This record gives sequence, C-alpha cells and structure tokens, in this order.
Amino acid sequence: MTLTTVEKIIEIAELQVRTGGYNSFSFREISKEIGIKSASIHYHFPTKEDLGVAIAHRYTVRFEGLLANITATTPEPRDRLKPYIALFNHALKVDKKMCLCGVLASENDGLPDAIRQESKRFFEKNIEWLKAALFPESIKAQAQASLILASLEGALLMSKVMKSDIPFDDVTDLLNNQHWR
Amino acid sequence: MTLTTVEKIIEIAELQVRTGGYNSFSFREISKEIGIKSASIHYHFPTKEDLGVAIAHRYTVRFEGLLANITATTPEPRDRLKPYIALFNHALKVDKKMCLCGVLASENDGLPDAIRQESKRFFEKNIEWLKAALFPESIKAQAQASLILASLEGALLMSKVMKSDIPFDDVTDLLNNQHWR
DNA sequence: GTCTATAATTTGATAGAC
DNA sequence: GTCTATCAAATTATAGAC
Repeated sequence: MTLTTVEKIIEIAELQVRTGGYNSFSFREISKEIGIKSASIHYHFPTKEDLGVAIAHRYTVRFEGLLANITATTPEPRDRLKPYIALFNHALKVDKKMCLCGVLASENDGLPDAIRQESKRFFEKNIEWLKAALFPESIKAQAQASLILASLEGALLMSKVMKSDIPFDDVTDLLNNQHWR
Repeated sequence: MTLTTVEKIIEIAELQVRTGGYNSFSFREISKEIGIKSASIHYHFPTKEDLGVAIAHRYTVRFEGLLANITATTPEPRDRLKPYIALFNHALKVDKKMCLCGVLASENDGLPDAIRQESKRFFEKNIEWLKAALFPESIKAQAQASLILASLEGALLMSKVMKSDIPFDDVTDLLNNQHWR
C-alpha cells in the first residue's frame, strides 16, 4: 500500500491530533516525519485550518464506511451493538489513541468554525446510524443512541487518563448487558 | 469577593483551558485579561506546567468539596445521582464550558506527566465517591460508577459540539430512570 | 511538487530595576 | 510583586527558484 503525499500528511496529522489535540500538531512536525519540508505541505493544504478540516472529514467518511459495513453484514439490530463498540475498542487498544472527533469536540469552542462543523457531522452521523441500525422501532431511539455514543467517548477518555482498559471494558460490558427497548 | 492575583490567574487559565484545551492558553493572554504583564505570572508560576498543575489541582479539590456536600446533605444513596448530575449540568448550562479534566483527559498523551497525574486524580476521586455514595452495597458499583462518569463526560462533549442541550438532557434522563442495582 | 529562504507573529522564559 | 526589556525557539505562512 503506497500512500500519496497527501494521504501521508493527513494520516500523520490525524495521529498527532488524536495524541495531543488540535493545537499540538504542526506542519514542521509532520514534514519531519514524512521527510519533506513544511512549505511542501502548504502546497497541498494552504492553511492549518484546511488540513484540520481534511483530517476530520476523512475520519468521518471512513467511519461511515465502517458503519455501513456493520449494517450490511449484521442483519439483526440487536447484534449490531457489539461490532459498533468494537470500533471504539480498536481506537483504544490497537491505535492506542482517542477518537479524533472526541478530541476535537472537547476543544470545540477554541477551534475554527469549519472544523467544528466537521466534528459535528461525525456525531450526527453516528446518532443517525445508531437510531436506525440499533433501535428502528423504539421511541427511545434518540436518547439511547446518545447514551451509547456519549458512554463510549467518555469511556475512551477515562481509560486513557487512568492508563487502564478496565473503565472502558466495564462500560462496554454494561452497555452489552443493558436491556435496550 | 476580592481575588488575589494568584486566584485570578488560575481562574482565567482554567476558563481558557476549558474553552480550547491546554495548548490554547498562554501567559500573554492571561496577563492581558488581568491587566498585568506576563513576566508577573512567571513570578507566581515559574513554568506553564506549574500553572497547569495548579489549575487541575484546584479544580479537583473544589469538586471534592461539592461531592462531600452532596454526601452530607443527601442521606439516601438513591437520591444522590441527581445532585451529582447537576454538577455537570452546571458546567454545560451556566459555565457553558467543558469539564476541565475532560478536556485534559482527551489531550492526555500530549501533556506533561504532572498534569496527567492531576487529571487522573479527578477521575479516581469521582469513581471512588460514586461507588461509596451511590452504590455502597452493589457488586456492580465499580462498573456503574464508570458508566455514569463516562456518560456525563461524553454527554458534555456531544452537547458542546452539537450546540444543543438535548443530547446532555437525553443522557441524564436515561441515567435518572435507569434501574441501578 | 518540492525546495530554499525568509517574513511575521506568538510563545515560554529570564535578568534586573523599582 | 510587578515592571521593562529581551531572548530563543517555534509557528503559520509566502515568494520564487528548480
């Protein structure tokens, strides 16, 4: 798998934001890791905000693809929570990073508006999918979807800060054993 | 209520971190708001890390006081969830800011170690209190405490990014109506 | 598309006068 | 305890050669 320069830039930038937040990533750092000069990054992304938007957009599009894959391969709504949780489990235990849009959400009020809109879209798409894919018949779909997404984002936070998978695993066990209706 | 310079510095710094994250606050910005020079802040807090630790420490100590107050004024464990939720509700609707330690947790891996330890302590103290104050008899106390704290931190994130109180209110309604055991 | 060179700004931090 | 003055480093960004 050979990545283009643009793909490399976005990939490295995403990991940096997921590590320390939007204000902790810099063109210099990214350029050093790729082995080009920071001026070259400006050729692809004129401003930092442009790159920030691209990161968040790619992240959400990729996530939407994973959601569509769950819908397609798991016909029963009640079986879909586990593979959904697995997406966040992957962030914590494989990437060992926060959810990108969780980080951006926590810095929300200090970010450029275009980036806020992108991370908002991530949450909207997740809620939309959770409602339709998990609770197609429930009048409590909206609230239950919010609880699941909020719990998972919060559980990532907690496990990162506690340096332990236990809080995340505890939360997901409760979600899995919950009687949703 | 007259604040000392040290108190003013911490107060303003806290609000800035809760708005845009640790890397978005600066000595210059704080000094401008107080009406002193940034060099004067270095007299009270030699490094940015020192100030960061002070912010997180004060935040947690204050929060512990609020928790102790709930314990003291609300004898029934089952009645204590509502005032606990009210603390996060206050952050969202009065302060209109994130939880400080939620923000710091999301940037965890990019922060100095001393600050990580302080925000870790916030989560530990909350879990500890939730277990003892809400579920003193339950074998599921630990997991339920994690779910409540994770949900509330995540719900704050969501409502900030969605620019709507609805996600937060939906989550807290479900928590309040949950049959804890 | 990448480079060199550089501008303009911001930042954390220090020295020393008052 | 606050000030002036200053530094060194980092940051976003641009101009122009190759």
